[in-house]
Amino acid sequence: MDEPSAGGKATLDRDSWIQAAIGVLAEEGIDGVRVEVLAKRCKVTKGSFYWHFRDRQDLLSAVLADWREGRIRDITKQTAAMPGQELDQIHHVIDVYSANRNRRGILIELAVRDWARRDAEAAVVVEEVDRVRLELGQRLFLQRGVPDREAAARSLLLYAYVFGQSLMNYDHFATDIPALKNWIAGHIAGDEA
Amino acid sequence: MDEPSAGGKATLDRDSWIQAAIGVLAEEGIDGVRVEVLAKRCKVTKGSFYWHFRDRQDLLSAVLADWREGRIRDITKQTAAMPGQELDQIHHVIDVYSANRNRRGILIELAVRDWARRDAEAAVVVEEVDRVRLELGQRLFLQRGVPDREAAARSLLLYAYVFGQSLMNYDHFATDIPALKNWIAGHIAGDEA
DNA sequence: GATTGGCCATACGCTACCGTATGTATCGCC
DNA sequence: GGCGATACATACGGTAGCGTATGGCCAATC
Repeated sequence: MDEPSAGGKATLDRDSWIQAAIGVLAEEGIDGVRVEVLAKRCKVTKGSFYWHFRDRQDLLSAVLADWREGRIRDITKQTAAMPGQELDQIHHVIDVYSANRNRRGILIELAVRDWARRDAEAAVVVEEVDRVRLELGQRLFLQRGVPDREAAARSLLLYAYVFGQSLMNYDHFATDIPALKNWIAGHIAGDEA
Repeated sequence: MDEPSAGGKATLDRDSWIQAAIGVLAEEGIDGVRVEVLAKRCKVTKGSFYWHFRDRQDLLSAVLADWREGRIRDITKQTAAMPGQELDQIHHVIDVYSANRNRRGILIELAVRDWARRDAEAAVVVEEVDRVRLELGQRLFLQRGVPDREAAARSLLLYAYVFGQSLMNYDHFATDIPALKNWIAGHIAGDEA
């Protein structure tokens, strides 16, 4: 077994480096993910890093793979609705992906998308995650009896809204922001229908 | 006069550097804006740069000021509607800020917002631009007779949607994307009302 | 036609990285 | 109790970038 053997300082494994990298990614963006910075953060030297990874790109690819799996698993879980509960589930998705809660997840999301604008490998991953999310979102609307095209449009609107919201700074715009968000969520979900 | 004296190779001025910086900002993000890179792009050495700017931060502040002015001037123009034409103007705003047209503007927008996530000075500028946009957008809805709170909500939804859309990769999601966007634009603008 | 100021080139020291080469401590194992 | 493998540490060369110091060119001015 290669367990930490309970009590001793566990030796770092690949995943420890990946998690550290994701932490820095959230705080500083992909350009901040430097191996010597990570080493300092992990309190080891980069000798350890180059034992676990071929080079920096090897780590970055692992980060991408980790992110993709997590995102797909998450959205699959968040969109699994009991029959008849689709509307609640839609509101739940909007809430979960909204900016205030899950600040860290949003920062990672934005950092990965920024990364994808200049890196083909990251772009592929983002594209796949987006596709899965949009399709699962659409399915929720379809299950409510919304026509196909409208369901697709509402799903696209939903994700564009939640991600766009996390880009903005609307604190000084209105007094009762939660009320605005409520109205918007209802408008996207189609409460009236 | 300090004009280029027509025909001779004009000497670089501050604004030339700022424009070059914005170009690199769009392509590579704020971390790509390095003075030696800009110098190479302008075909001079950094000796010139440090003549016009105190240091790198001096340039970055100038870039921010330039961006703020341009954005505020632009949104002021885009939201100036003839009485009775507010609905058309809203659709126009959605169209103008949409991802496909004005690719460069969108890339700059995203790069600045990414920058603002780690830089207080940039954050202030983004906040101000967002506030002006949201208020002018809200005004368009108000002029249509939409209630105050709903107007605010629709304005927030509008901008969150257009910026969020530019973050995503929905090419492989549906076949008739323009139709989806049309439905969404109508849903945000409130065509039915 | 010598001087001055605007504009840029060159050369330098410094730091933060990357990747590699190699040394070393600890452990399981027979 | 020596041996190999694991998981690091140390030391090195190389590049890219920042900021500074200083020198040179050219136009306008007196």
